[in-house]
Amino acid sequence: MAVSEGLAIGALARRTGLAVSAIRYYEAQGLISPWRNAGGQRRYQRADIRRLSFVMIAQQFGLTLPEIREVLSDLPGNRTPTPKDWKDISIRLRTHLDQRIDTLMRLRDNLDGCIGCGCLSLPKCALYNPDDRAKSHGSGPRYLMGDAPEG
Amino acid sequence: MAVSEGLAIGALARRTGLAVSAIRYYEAQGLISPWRNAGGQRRYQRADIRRLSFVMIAQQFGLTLPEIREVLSDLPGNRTPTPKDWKDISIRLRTHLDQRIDTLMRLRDNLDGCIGCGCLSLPKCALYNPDDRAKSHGSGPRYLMGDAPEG
DNA sequence: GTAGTTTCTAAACCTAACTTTAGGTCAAGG
DNA sequence: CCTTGACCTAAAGTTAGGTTTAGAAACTAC
Repeated sequence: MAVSEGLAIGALARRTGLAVSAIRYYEAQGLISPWRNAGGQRRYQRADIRRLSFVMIAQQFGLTLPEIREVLSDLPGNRTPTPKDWKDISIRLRTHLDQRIDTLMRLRDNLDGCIGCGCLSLPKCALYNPDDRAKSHGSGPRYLMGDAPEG
Repeated sequence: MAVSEGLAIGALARRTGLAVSAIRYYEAQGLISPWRNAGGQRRYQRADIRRLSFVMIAQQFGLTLPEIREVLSDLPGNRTPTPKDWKDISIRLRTHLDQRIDTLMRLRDNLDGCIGCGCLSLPKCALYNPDDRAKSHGSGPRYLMGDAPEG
């Protein structure tokens, strides 16, 4: 059997460490596009191993699946991505990561200020600035505001 | 009406910016414990404004509600927390934040190495080390592993 | 004392990122 | 041929962190 027959989903799962169900889910989310063999089963390219690896790495960095799809859309659609292609989108990924780190470091600086003043609940506290919020995972309270000083 | 009658849930919601439903949910999660008035309605202390503020700040830092409950459990149960009490647990919060920042910075360093080598899918790639994973929000694939080199 | 606003509980619903289940099909080996 | 394991789809279930809904009871103001 030639290489061109591709990988079955189970083989891809073993190569990436992902669950078969996760790979099908990623397909539903538009992150990967296998073709079908005569019997209707999914077949994948070897390059898809790398693609899914990228998905997993980007997830560690806190990107959502739609964000990852966005980043992946910069890969060439007409040919197998080269190392250079991967390098380019990895640099985009680094930008995301830098932003997350910056946000957390700014929060840390603010917290340090608040530890010093002991306020933790004043409107002027920088930690209450809604624009600073990390939006760590979509859900959570919708806005932040302080209370009046206790006196 | 004396101050000792406490705040109604709607008042606390306005003071913190949280939804009434969120405050009730936090109670169900053990983050706050109001008493009830004669009619069965929840009544809160003024100190609870600060408590909820702390919850919101800790959420920005990426702590889960169980983790926040853990941190809050260090507050004295028998009296209203003092500024010193808040300062102490804020320092604990800072530790959490430091760890998150460290993890992300290590990931960034690894990514830089990978951008250089262009691998992105080799077992030896540091990004595939399961121990490094950020566990950014509970769900997601359970383990990571690489594929064999393509040759 | 009654209208209007809050609050109450319980249960259902929501999103993200998956997994599990149910019932059926495909592929490989003997 | 027949069995066994991998694969298929669709739908329901799961966790976190909440929101929404429904119907009832409690405050508040006039």
